[in-house]
Amino acid sequence: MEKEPICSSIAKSLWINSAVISKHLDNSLGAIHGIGLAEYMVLLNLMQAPNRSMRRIDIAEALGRTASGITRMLMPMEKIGVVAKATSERDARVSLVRITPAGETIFSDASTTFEQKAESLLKNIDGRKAETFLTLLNSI
Amino acid sequence: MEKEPICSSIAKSLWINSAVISKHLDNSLGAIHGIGLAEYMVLLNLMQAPNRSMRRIDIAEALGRTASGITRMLMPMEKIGVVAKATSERDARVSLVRITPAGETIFSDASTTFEQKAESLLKNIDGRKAETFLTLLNSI
DNA sequence: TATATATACTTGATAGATTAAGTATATTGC
DNA sequence: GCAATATACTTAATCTATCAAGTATATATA
Repeated sequence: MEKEPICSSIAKSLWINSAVISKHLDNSLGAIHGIGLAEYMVLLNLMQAPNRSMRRIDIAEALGRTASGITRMLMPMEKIGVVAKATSERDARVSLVRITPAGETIFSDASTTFEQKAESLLKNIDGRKAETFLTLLNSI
Repeated sequence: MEKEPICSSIAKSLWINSAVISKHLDNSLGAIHGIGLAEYMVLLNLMQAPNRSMRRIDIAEALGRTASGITRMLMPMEKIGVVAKATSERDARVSLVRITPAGETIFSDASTTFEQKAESLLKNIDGRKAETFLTLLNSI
């Protein structure tokens, strides 16, 4: 094995670290709050969106998924009442997704779990390094 | 939305960036070399292992997958001849996985694609930052 | 205005990964 | 040495995400 380019090393490390961390977060959120990591990310995006609602296609874009995947992911979320459908007045094609009050409660509780777990998983990164790390991540 | 803890921000950014980058790498490797990103990672681990062979359980550990997932992933890889089975002399339970000469060729070709694509995806991270970034990633 | 193209979403078929359960072999503790 | 437990792997059932194709609506072009 010759030494490899730094970008390759970064991509590989990013891949495995993200896989491990995501699995832990997904398991914790699932066990305690009954939603997966991807579902949590949907709620997070909705909470930050104007009117707490988004088009399905924009959720897909934000999560790096397909529109089809979002349709399927949202079905059970509607069923348990954390999100609800709404129509767009401007465009009859779009089916808006809105977070419900019940969804906001679950999101708030899940955020506590998420934060605790994230901190424990990233305990090797101290405060000063963390800032640098986040800046680098966001510059990708 | 109140401001959130830095570890949460890092976990989220890690999740979405890794998802997007992995999808690009997976698509490129698949289109050009007929193997996915996970398969490439298996070959990479085998290339770095003593005797270019590993136990299935150790591949699972290295990739953050289950033993079952590895069994299923390796089946088509054996079929196309990039890896082969071998037995352990010490432990009759284990089924060793060895990379074949054909697999080494594919790995070598795929590495070129991987490097080019990784560099293009991470072009916003310059050389100096890249070192810092990799160090931080590896310290997780 | 009519037609072609693009966009937003859904649905059926398919592939990949997991969990749970089962088999075979090793190791541990009386 | 033997029973109990642990480890390595496989297989069946299930779940989730994707692609491809289809529907409905909007926008662009001629």
